[in-house]
Amino acid sequence: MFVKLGCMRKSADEAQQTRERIVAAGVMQSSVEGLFGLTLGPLAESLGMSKAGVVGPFGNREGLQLEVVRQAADMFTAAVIEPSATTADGLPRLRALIDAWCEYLEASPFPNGCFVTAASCELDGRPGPLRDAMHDVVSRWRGFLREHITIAQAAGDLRGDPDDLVSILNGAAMSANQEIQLLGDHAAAKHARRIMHACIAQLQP
Amino acid sequence: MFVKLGCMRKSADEAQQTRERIVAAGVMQSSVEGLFGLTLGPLAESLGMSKAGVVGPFGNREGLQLEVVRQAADMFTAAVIEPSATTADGLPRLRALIDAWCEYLEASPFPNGCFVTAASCELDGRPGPLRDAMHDVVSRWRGFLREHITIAQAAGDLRGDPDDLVSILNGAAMSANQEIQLLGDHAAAKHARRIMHACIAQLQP
DNA sequence: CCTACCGATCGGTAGG
DNA sequence: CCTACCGATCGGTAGG
Repeated sequence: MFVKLGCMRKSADEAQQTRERIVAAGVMQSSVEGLFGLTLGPLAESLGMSKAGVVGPFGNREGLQLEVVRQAADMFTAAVIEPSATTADGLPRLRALIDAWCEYLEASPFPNGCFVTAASCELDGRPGPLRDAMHDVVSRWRGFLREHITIAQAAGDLRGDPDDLVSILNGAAMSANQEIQLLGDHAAAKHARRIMHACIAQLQP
Repeated sequence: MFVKLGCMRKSADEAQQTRERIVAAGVMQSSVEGLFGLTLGPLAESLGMSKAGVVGPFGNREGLQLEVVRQAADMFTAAVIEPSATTADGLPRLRALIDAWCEYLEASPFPNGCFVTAASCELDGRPGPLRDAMHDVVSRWRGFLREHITIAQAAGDLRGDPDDLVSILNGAAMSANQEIQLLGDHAAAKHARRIMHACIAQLQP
């Protein structure tokens, strides 16, 4: 029984590791080819697996795509939000978020820049679970930004309309992502960082 | 000979009209499904034509995709640039461009919002003629914006760094497009318009 | 601009 | 997690 339990646990761990390997490779492929360019054949080949082995743990392709979106959102959180976890809420945290955000735009954990921006554009006109998932990811990130803006305002550290600042900061990041990925502007991340901090500075009392 | 010329001209006109019908339908399909979601079967069916008839005038699928990109760029120009053609260069033109731009974001000639933003995200990691074409479209539009910013500055109507303003305005438009298309925020276009004009106003001497 | 067809690849499944 | 297979669809072409 001990042996059997050990074996089962080991199998479950291995199965979980396999799932993670598949999702990780799926994130990489989706970053370049899009979520609808995530095809099972090439994904299986890149992993040295069969198509059935790749799609099995997720039921079908859409199940895998959903896990890819979730994993990409986790990677965004790890890169942009977590580094400032111990920074004081409000304006200090906002400044730390800007720095991590622009660092993320420049040295992206994805091969093709901001996965969230790319998936937002790809999915915004295609109703379904994938679009719903991206809607959640984007609106939670914007809500998180807005929360720290309002905290900064309550502390008397910031003026202006919170939604304006959310749109400006978010827009600066999207524009920088275009400058880096499409236009090949290597200075764009630092440029965006300077712009974002200037917007904040301008709104201080 | 006159008859023959007449017939040839009529045929050429009809062929041209067919090309335009195909490209127009291709723009609609690409706006929702992406340029790599532009498939010949469904496109042909939506036109009541055969696949061969749809792809023939363009050689192959990529030739059609290129024409779709060109046509979408023309539609952007017609909606955003042309309405201000008779407005004075510099700050007046810049203000008119902002108004038309936000109107374009709200009442888009495409079924799925800004085609330029969507295609930029879809193509930025996929080298080839399509990416090159989008690079051209985006850098020419940004250059046009920058030109009128520098004219306004030379006239003493505007302060600040031109590239900063290009990125901020462009970013505000991309963020508004996300708010409209993904988040369903019907006020986003007017919000962006107010933000853009406020940025301009803030940079006046 | 059509029909009829090509090989390749798609997502998915049966069975082990 | 594999092999072997399914029907459907892909882009493209020959011939008219």
